[in-house]
Amino acid sequence: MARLKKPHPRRAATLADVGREAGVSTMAASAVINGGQTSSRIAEPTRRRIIAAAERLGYRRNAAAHALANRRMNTIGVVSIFSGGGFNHYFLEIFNGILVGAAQHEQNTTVFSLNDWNEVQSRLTQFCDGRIDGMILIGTPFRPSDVALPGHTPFVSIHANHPLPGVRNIESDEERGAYELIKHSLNLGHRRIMHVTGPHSDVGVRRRIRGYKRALADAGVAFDPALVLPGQYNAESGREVLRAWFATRKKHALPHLIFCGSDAIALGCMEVLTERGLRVPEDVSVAGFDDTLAARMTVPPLTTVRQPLREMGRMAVEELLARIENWETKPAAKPVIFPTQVVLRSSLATVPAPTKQTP
Amino acid sequence: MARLKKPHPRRAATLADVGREAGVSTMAASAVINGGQTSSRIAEPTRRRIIAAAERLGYRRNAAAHALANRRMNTIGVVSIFSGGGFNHYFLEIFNGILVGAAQHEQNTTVFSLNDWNEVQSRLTQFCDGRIDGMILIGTPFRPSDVALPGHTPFVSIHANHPLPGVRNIESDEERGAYELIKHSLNLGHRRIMHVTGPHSDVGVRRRIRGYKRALADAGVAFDPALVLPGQYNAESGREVLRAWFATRKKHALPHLIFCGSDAIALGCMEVLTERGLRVPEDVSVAGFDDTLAARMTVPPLTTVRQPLREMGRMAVEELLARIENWETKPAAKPVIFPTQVVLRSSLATVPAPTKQTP
DNA sequence: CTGAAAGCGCTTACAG
DNA sequence: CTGAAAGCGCTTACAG
Repeated sequence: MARLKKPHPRRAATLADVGREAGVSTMAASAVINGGQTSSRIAEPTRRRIIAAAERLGYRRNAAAHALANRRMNTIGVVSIFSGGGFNHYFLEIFNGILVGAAQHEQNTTVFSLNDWNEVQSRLTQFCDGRIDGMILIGTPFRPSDVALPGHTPFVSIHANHPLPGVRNIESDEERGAYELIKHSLNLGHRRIMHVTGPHSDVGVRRRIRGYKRALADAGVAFDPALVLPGQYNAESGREVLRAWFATRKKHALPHLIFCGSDAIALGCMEVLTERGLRVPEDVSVAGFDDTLAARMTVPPLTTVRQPLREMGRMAVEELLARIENWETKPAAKPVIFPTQVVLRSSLATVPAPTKQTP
Repeated sequence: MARLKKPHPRRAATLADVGREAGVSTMAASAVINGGQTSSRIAEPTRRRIIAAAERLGYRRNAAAHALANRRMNTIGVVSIFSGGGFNHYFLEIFNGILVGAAQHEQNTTVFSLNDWNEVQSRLTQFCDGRIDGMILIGTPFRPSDVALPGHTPFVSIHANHPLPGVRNIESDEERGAYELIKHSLNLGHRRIMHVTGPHSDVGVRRRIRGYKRALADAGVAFDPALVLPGQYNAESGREVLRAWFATRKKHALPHLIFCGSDAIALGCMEVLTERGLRVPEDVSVAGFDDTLAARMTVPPLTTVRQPLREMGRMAVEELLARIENWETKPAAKPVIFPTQVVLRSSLATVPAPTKQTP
């Protein structure tokens, strides 16, 4: 649709207008109104005249002009992917944190949505055209060799699958979270623990699997590869994967617990269990990962591993602003790793005594 | 934290750089690169030299400078409220639509979050400083007399509680939706239909109540004011309101159906029913309003009245761009009213034959 | 077909 | 303490 034509006849007041109205120069007005660091302070009466004039005219500093003069837009960009389904709760929690962090520093937030990570190279350079001061990348799957980040814009990433050179990555201790959850469920008597995961290309998925295996090993429970079911991170995938398992399970015993790689997957699994007349947690326990809104919306509410997504979003803003302010090509930074935490809700219960099904 | 200091030493290439590199003037470069409408077309060889130079330098048009010269940021603002809880699904659906619409027209979207609608006056004038070309207001509760919209920025509203002068409002036929839902449930045999609503100050709430009453009247069912329970739009409120009702219900019969003013309220109600050992829909049917993500996440999935929120978001963008382009103080426009639609899922079922409880 | 000039609105040195 | 000048990067008329 290309860009569009001319606008606004009724133009907003400018500093020149304010100066004229107050009978002073434009820069006197600038100094007073926008606190320019001209060491010379304007005399009190003049200052008051200027402020009054600005008020009368309803003056607002023009953001574009300010940005051009200062080389600073006071805006940060957020890039993520929004395929057909639109948002997911994972993104939303992070975005919420970003919005809060940005507001604290009086920064704006603009969202760039990609339909596909393949677009990232072309769109990214397009976005980095002075309209933002820095950019936060969420959940990038690509390798450093796949895309050249525009050199003149600072970046921060959250849950990047491959660390990008010179870009600080913000992650969470997923292995530990998985470990703690499985350990707890082993204490409750679970033994056959199924793990429905996201795509194995994802480093987070591999970390969770590591935690899961380690907890089993520590408890002396044999690892059964047939119980690890790969899929995608969303509810549809959870549904499909579990349905497929039931379709081919033959006489395999029900799992005691289905540990899901995301709350969304857990949701899908709960639906499948319900449609087969199985109760959660009486017949099968279910656990998720993330602790998004979804975890509090299921019936029963979902036990899950909390990633502090909002806090991670806020931290991303802090990191980014630090890079924007004292810009310099710092040596490749270490990732920031947030702790995870098991959140117990009623979808996970003690294994009932008379479990008489055998493998 | 105030605004922050100086940035980027490694500056991006400018048109002047491109011109120099190609051995032509800045405006020749401008004409070729950014398709300036200088009728004079540059000779083909020159044009190619310029394009090659731009490529070599990785030139990107500076957004701030472009905006300043053109008085157009190619950015639209979205204002809504994000109290502590963060997003709600209602907003998200709309926002999704806005993002899609904006992307189609190559416009950016920036989100301004308010903690409280009382801030709206001060923040609004702050936002309208040239960084956006127009603004979409979502769910404003205030009256036209409460806030003066900055005169030089076009506005569009979605679900404004009070129409704002000169601002086109986008709404949906809520009365009709409620009417159709109740009519359908009456056909299924429901008679005691409870209505847990949002705040009565909300025009949408009153419209739903109107539809509900009209459907009862058309079926010759007496309206019982004791069955209309006012609350807020969220799940917590749904929980509280229904708990309170159970606490004081004495020997009132269970309702056949609980018709909720939002999907979130319905969620809260389903939780309370579950905690009392009542099954949905076997013991009590439940219906929501909106058809957000939440409606597909409950177990069982929720029958609801669909408001086409994404489409409404897209329409808001179209309307706004129209106002931005051919700016003129049009006569107060009529609202755009989208149809609503009953979406049947399994939370609503036929009333069981042996309902032997009496009021 | 191409270039020199002036301006968008705000700032930052630099003179008075 | 205050003003005249020059520049941020891009555009739009207007001359050649």
